[in-house]
Amino acid sequence: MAVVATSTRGRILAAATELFGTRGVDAVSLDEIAAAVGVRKQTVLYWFATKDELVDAVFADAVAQMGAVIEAAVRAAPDEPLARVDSVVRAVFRAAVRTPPLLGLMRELSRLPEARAARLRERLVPLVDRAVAYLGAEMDAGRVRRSDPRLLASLAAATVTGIATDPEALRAVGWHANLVELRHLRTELRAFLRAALSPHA
Amino acid sequence: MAVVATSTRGRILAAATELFGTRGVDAVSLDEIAAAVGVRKQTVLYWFATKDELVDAVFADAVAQMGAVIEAAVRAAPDEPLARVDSVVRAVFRAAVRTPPLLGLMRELSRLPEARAARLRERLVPLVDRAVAYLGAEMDAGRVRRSDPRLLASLAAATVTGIATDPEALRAVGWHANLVELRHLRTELRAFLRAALSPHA
DNA sequence: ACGTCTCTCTACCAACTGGTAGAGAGACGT
DNA sequence: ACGTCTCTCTACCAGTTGGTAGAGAGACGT
Repeated sequence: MAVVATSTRGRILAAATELFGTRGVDAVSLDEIAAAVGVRKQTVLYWFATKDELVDAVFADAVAQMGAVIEAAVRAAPDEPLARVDSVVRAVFRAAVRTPPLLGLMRELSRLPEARAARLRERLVPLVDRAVAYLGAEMDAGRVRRSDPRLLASLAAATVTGIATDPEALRAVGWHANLVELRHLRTELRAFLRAALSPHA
Repeated sequence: MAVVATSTRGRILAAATELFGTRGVDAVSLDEIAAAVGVRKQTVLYWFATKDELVDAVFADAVAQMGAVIEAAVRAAPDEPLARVDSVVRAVFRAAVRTPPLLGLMRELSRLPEARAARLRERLVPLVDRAVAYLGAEMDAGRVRRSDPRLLASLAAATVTGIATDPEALRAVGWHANLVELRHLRTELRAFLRAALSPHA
């Protein structure tokens, strides 16, 4: 369900993803999206009857993308918790570099009316449940630091999305986005999560 | 410079803090803020000549509050890195419980026009610099896991603001806000950071 | 040559946005 | 009793918002 950027519909979705993710849903107008695509607002409304419909499509697409990325990363990694975390972090990073506003969008979820957010969240629930169950089992096996697996999963996720979506935190320490710094950040993030999850504390 | 919620001005600031923090600056209108306070929009504009002026005041207040909270927490803690982190986490938690949108506001910083964000950031720069220098020194002393102190500070901060401002991450694992769960979350967060910072990985 | 379908356009609209102008009500010192 | 200052109000404005109505241009099967 990835965005096909050649069709008008696909280009609208891509532009909306970008703008919603970086500036917030409410702050972006249909006119602005249309201008970014190079069409009139009414063309946007031809493809998506209302703004809400566009918002839903953008989020559904983003959630599906994130879900697929994480699922693939888990499947590709060996059955060892720290390696899996590494694999997921790599994959999420790759996705975030390819589509920078993706993680920002994930965060915008919390500003959506609860009913719609819940519907979108459903898509991710199985992933989360599996991650929590996996962490719990690995704790029993002594391969992950003993703690509440639900909250451990949330904390790890918050660290990843937090660092990826909050440029202020990085700018405040003189960090600037470029390939070398990005690789450095990824290395540090993996070490951080490894340390936070390791059983020997 | 804490908000005095009895004066009209103070009540406007408090309402704007709440709304800006939870829904974003652009998405909240002056009418809405006025309605929340129980006055007309023109009363808001009497106290703050423009919306920008109100936004600046809200952010300046929030940044000052956060700065004061963190500074006090650091001074109160013994000179031992994990204890200091504990102390800061406690203090930030307490502030976030008292004024829930505070951390959300911190995140909104990144959506402000760069010039204004930079001006507000200045207030926090000395705090950040000191934290980074401190972490670096403690790494040399072997009391903190060796890594890039700038990024370690950012990752720890991202974890705290991430978990505090992204209710989705917590709701997805069945977490609900109440005093017991909150205390549990704080405990887990402190253990998480302890593990991530500890030298023995 | 014709109708049909897909797509984008121009021209509007009511509601809401941030902001201006200025009146009026009360408290207070003289 | 008077003016002055502080504060909130009603009335209004131009620009922008999401959305409607409907025309027209091109591709395509017949």
